[in-house]
Amino acid sequence: MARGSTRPTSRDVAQAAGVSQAAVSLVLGDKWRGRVSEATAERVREAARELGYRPNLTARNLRLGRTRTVLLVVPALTTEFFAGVYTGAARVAATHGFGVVLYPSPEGIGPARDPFASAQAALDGVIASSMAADALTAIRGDQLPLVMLDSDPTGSLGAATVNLDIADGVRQIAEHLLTLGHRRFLHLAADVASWTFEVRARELHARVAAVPGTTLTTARAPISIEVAQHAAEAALSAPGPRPTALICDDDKLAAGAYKAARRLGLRIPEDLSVTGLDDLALATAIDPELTTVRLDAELFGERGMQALLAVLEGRTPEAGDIPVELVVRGSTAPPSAS
Amino acid sequence: MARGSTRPTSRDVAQAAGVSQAAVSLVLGDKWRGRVSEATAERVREAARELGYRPNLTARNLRLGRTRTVLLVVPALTTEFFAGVYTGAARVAATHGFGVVLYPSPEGIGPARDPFASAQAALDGVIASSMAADALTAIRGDQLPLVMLDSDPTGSLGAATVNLDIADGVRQIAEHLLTLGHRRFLHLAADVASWTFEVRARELHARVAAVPGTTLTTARAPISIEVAQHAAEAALSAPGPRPTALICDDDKLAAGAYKAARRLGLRIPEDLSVTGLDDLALATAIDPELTTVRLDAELFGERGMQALLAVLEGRTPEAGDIPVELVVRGSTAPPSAS
DNA sequence: CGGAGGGCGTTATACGTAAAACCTCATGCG
DNA sequence: CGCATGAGGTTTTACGTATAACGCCCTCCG
Repeated sequence: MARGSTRPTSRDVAQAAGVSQAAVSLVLGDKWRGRVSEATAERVREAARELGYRPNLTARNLRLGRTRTVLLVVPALTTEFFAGVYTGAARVAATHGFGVVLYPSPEGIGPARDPFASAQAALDGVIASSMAADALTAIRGDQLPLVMLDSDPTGSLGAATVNLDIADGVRQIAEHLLTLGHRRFLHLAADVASWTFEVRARELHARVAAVPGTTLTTARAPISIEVAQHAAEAALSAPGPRPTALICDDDKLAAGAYKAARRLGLRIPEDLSVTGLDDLALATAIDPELTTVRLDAELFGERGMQALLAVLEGRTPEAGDIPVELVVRGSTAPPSAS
Repeated sequence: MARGSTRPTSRDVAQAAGVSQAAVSLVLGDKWRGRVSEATAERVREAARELGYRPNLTARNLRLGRTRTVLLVVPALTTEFFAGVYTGAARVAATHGFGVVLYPSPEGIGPARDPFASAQAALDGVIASSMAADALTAIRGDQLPLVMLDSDPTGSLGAATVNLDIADGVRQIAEHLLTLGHRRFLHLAADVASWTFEVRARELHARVAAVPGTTLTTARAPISIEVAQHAAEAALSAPGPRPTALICDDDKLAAGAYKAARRLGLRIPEDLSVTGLDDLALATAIDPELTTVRLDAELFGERGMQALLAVLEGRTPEAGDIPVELVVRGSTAPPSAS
């Protein structure tokens, strides 16, 4: 920070205004009700303006023992979804004088390494999504207040959790497709070890199994359009009756499925209904537009930050999952009579 | 940071090891060549491990007068492109013991407000892209070392710049389409005040104007698939001969153009060739896959961080634009003989 | 045998801020 | 008059770290 001609400190301002450093701190900290005269206060403010004084945040943080900075650990920055989460969290943070630092896991979705080696700033708390246990223990060892996003609420970590109501979203998809008349399902699952994906599989199986005469097979792929395409292609050209509906864990997987269908000469939705989950920009960019479940990423981030603030203030975070919404578009239709 | 039972300090470690605080600092800072015996050093390390000691970064930063943290100001987090920039910058930063904090402009691509209100951490430097002058003056007032991404190198700011060779990319697109035989062009321009987009327009006009018998019209839209669709629809249904090639400033604009073409009953590439710029995941998710210019976002971020490190160390940043590459896919073809 | 060094630490200080504790006058009031 | 009160500050301290400056003892060499 100090560089070349070093930055002015509160002591420089004091000298310029002819007062003590303490007076400067009082005035600029707005804590001078009956302690400093209006005239002196104005002199101090003037001197500060003159010198272009900006308080040294590092010193302030050290003195106050807090940084008003929290860390948001996201699986990957590349995802539109977590960009929304960040936006929401940062908005709430800003209204409370907090800043948000991002720690994207370097290796795509997967275990994060050491968030603290990268985040040089000292932290007041952490909001983490899809993190591995090892990184978590580092955090718990630091006694840092922690809020987990989209994680098992019954997990042994004892951290507060904020979750989207993914189970309800999957329910709605299943209901939608069953009502359309589909009975043979293929589940294109994200090949990622995370609670949020476990929920999808569990809920889907429960819903489909409840209806007699249904079949449900599963294919797996990491969240990559390319790989998803190959996985879907293989699954769709397997022997036996072809599924009429393809339920994807994620919009990107659905985009891969589109390409697979095109290569196999299957029309969407006539030959194959496809659903996604997320409602990314991608969902309306592809043809036909994708039936998917809209997740309110920004609200998710807001709720995460609110929960963390609650923890920091010793309150109990608001409970309750965040509702999601089925968005029906052109990629789903009744199965053709074949 | 200190919370509940306050975190152990170097003094606690010293007491546990039976040495002075200075000794702890020396040992843990790896500066004890001939100052402390191996046995004592090991006692200190053992005590630190025992107590779970973690140095207070705020105090260290204050003492050292630097934070090893830099700010990356990006237009919006939502963009895959800047996620790549961040990844590259963070990678280089990490190898030099630096951390990177993100400041996404809250209002999408456009003037950033006050990066420092949000970034609570003190900073050693800034890498900024597409920033407005007001935010810049705040930075310059702070005397913070600054590197600008994709900005006019002749700008009056005197900051170091790192640029992609966008002009060359546009040249390659123009060459490609002209070689295919196109003569009537529509430029779907990003409605954003930024140097990088000015370059596109300038270079495109220069290239096309150099060939006799060509026409080039321009439509504008903000970088949004929806709005781009409407702008493209209007421009393509204007009276007069229809353009045979649509050159978009950005892949997202191209995605909007696809939807416009679909609504107008135009086939791509038979009736209309379309090009983008960025090579996002989107580019291969749409049908037909998009001919575009690949920008190496991660390399861009790496070079930006390297330039900032150079500035911090008093060296002169490496010069030279980053090369880009035309990727020809299915969205361009010779104009149909009509 | 004297003192010059090296090995092994310690003591002291500074970074810039916030705030507790203190100090000095007037003034008001019984 | 004597003392409490309050306005308007100042002095001091602490946050946790890194490091410059200093000390002490032992050994070795002239």
